[in-house]
Amino acid sequence: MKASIPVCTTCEFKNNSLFKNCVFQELESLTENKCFNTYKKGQVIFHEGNRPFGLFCVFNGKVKVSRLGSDGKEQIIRLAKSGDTLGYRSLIENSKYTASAIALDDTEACFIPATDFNKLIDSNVKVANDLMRMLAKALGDTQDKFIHLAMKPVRERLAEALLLLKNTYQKKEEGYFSIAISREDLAAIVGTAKETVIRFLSEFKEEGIVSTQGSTITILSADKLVKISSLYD
Amino acid sequence: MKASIPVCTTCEFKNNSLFKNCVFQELESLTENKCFNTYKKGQVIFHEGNRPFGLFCVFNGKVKVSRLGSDGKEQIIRLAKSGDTLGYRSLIENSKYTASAIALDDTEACFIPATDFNKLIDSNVKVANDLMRMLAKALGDTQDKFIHLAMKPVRERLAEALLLLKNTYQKKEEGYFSIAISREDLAAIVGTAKETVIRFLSEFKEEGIVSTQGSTITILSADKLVKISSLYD
DNA sequence: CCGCTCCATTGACATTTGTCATTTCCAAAT
DNA sequence: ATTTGGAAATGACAAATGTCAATGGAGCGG
Repeated sequence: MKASIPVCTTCEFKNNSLFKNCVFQELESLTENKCFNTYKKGQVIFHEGNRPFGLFCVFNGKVKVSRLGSDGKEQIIRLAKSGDTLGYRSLIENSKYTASAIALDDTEACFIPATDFNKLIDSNVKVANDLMRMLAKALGDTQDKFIHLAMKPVRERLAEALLLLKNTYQKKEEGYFSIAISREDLAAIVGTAKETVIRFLSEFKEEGIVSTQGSTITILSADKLVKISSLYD
Repeated sequence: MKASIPVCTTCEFKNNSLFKNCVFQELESLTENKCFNTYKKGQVIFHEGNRPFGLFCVFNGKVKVSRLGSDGKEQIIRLAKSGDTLGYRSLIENSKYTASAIALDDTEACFIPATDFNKLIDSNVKVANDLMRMLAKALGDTQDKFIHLAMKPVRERLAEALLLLKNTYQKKEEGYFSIAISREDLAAIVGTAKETVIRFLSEFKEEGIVSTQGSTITILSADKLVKISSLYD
């Protein structure tokens, strides 16, 4: 059974999103013009170099935002989950996408046309301020990643990446956190080679910090990962 | 002879700054409450971990914004010049500084109290929008640096760093661009070790791309640096 | 001008990480 | 259950970069 198009006014992620300070009527008019799209695992949501025509808001699933080097190496910039918005930076700068968004799982997302989005932030100061804070936070996060890439060895960055996955995608009241992720994607988060990830994952397994089954990784001791990841903080 | 406090309404960097869309009266009231500070080369303007009380606007000189790892290794996040603002991200997020700002040369900067700054962006939508675009641009720039750090070898990043220095600090109509910068600072921009920088600089010298004299580096062929830096773009 | 100190430079070597080739394992389809 | 394709895992090696130690040069204060 196909789900019907989600309505912004009743969206369960409304209060964790950029739209938490919208009034009822604003949410109604967002709903009116938006599109609802579904993406299979691996499908491209938007592509580096293209011009943005609006904003994506993830409803369901997992999304990676990444850039591809000319040698084919991929670097993941951000992970997105339900309620997260995609493509806002390019929209604000009025520039082309500098990264691509790709579904890591089957994903559903709403698309809000640029005109509606711009109207909203021009008319609602609270939302504009939230957007500003969102940018500031994204900038801080990216600076952190930059610093860690420059200063921490792979083992520590891998621990950090696993914690990032947990913090981003763990459901409430889930016991041990598990996620199915290819070693290639994991390497693209960490900024290293697939084989290097596998080696350190094996170490973590021997130390009882994680277990794996196929591509699924289960975190057995987040505490130890925290310790490993912050050795140089 | 000591220069007097610069007046925002007549500041020569006004139109290249965040305040380019301020009306005359707004600039006047900024001038009223601001402080003017001078910093010797190497002096700290603000320090990681401290709470921001306002915004710095560089009047003269060169500033690095950087973070220090626990092992003492420094990574430079940003270079600032006349007209640039420092510390806006922490102010927006209402959080502590996550990096320090240090004068690379003798530097003069104005300090605008947080209340004045907040008043300004609350009352002037244009300035608020400029600030938003500034954040978006900073985010894009930082993502670029992150990607390059992950994908490019040191030689290319060094070429890029030299171009960044030139683009940031070259005066108009200057012939060859020269800058006095310690190898340590250069390494902190590139994200590598001092010795590694020196080695590649020596290569560049042999290839006639740069020349050095003491700590001063002169760029003889920016074109070649562009080619080197973008091998992987 | 001399000596001192800091920094640039260079060399030798260790370590980390990337690359390539091979094997093993899992999971889906027949 | 068997086959088969792709991904995970492992091993061997190469390349890039970091680290440590030693040398040399430039600028500064006496």
